[in-house]
Amino acid sequence: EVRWVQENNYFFRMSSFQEPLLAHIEANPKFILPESRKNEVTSFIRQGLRDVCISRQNPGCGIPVPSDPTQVVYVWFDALINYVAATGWPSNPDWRDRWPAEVQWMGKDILTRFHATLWPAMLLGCELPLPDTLVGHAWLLMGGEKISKSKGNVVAPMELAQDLASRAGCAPEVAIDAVRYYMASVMPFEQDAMFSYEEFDLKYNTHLANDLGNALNRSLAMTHKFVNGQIPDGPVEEDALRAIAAAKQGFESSMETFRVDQATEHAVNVIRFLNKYIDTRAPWALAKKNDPELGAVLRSMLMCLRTAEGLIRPIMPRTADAIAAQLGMEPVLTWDAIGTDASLPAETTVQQPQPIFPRLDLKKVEKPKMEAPKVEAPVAPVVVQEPIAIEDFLKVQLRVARIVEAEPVDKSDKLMKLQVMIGEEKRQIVAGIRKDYEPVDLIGRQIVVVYNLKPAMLRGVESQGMLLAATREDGGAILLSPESEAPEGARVK
RNA sequence: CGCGGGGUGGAGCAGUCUGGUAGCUCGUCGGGCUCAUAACCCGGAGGUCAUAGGUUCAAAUCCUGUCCCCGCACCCA
Repeated sequence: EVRWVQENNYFFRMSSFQEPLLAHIEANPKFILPESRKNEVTSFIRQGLRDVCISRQNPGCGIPVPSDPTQVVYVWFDALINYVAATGWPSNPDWRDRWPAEVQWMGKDILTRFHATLWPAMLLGCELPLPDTLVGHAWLLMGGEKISKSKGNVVAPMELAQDLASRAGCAPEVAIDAVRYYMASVMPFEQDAMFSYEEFDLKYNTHLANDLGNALNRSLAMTHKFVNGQIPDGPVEEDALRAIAAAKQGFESSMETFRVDQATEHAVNVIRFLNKYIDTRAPWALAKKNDPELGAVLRSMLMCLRTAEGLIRPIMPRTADAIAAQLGMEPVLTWDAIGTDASLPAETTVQQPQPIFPRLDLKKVEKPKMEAPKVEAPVAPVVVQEPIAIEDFLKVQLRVARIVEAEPVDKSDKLMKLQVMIGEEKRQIVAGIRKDYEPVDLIGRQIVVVYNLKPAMLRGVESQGMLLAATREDGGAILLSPESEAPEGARVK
């Protein structure tokens, strides 16, 4: 039910910040990233910023406006203030140590209207400094669709991790790292990216088990086999030093431009290099002929692992710890120490290798995955409610109706407006079946509708009931119809 | 003309701003190695870069037209 209401509210004079905002964006190329988002924000502001209503008549919840308890603060206005209020501003002088933020990181959907316009305008209004950078990253889609709680196509990270832990047999905290690794490696920046269970498993197996885990394993095994588990002294080979420097440098510059995905790639590149290097230098062959280069090769290998440990730490902290532990040393915790000779003390005895990431047997799990079982998990508790009594069911009046008219609803790609006859009575029903049915498929057809449903406005069109349809796997609709022609308006039970 | 994003080997993507050998991960085929988690390394096959035209010595990249796909209720932040 839609009612027109009128109330007096407080407004924020956003219009007066239009030019200052544009000037700031112009003068600070890194203020809004990525580039495409910046363009979007700029054109949004150029269309003209309207003053924003920042309070509501007190509905009994919300934060009261300090000078006027009959009003509460508009939720977004309130939320944005938290960014700076959390620093202690304005009463605690320490706030200056914590503000402005170097970067504020959010999804692209809340950048334009809020973080890149209202928020900086509020700060300007208070004469507070603006954050250096606002990043509006792209989305991680699920099967090509935006992930949303209402659609239920949500992937719960902890469940994903627990599931992985049980299937792969890795430690729970390592499985959490695997989820973090996946997220970091696909972190969508400019373009939306897609999540899939297949890709998740694949990345786990190839990047983590085959590349990283196995590289650690074989390196430690060789150290034990050929030099009694003691890290050799001496220089790291030129190739390895180059690869290490390149990874470190690439990681750093990617992070500075907020490309977490690329930074992750650079971190993993040390391991890719390591696997090639091992193959090229063939330490087992050097060992066989007592080649004096063996020590340098092994040391180079271990240095690559030590470097990887340092680089992946922000992404996979527990895995980094596990690598350090197997190397028999304390974690590398500073950026400058990564890749240095000092970080890899010679004669340290490395541990016996223990697989961190046991391989998944992908063939076994292929089948259930195709059905995307986890999509339904979060939905299930909602659907499977307590059994209801027959009286409850009888409250719902289902009746047979005949569609007499059908037309798409303007400006909606999902909704179809139907005129139906329920016995003698004509009703209008709006249904989300436009993707699955054409008007010609519908007219004349008998369907089942909920007769006593409260009317609702959908896209500005009144719907006086609801039709019944089965839901396909892809979310599409399959209409329910009487198996044979039923009397007009017949009750359904 | 509502706004925005996209169409690159079988899959998913990078490259497009700053024209000049079309790159990566996976799959596939063949080979290598034996230190390792049936893993690792090398090589091959496979691409009209949606499409039509234009600019240019040169276009995936710049310009114009066309076709196709996706997102834009609420909740949450």
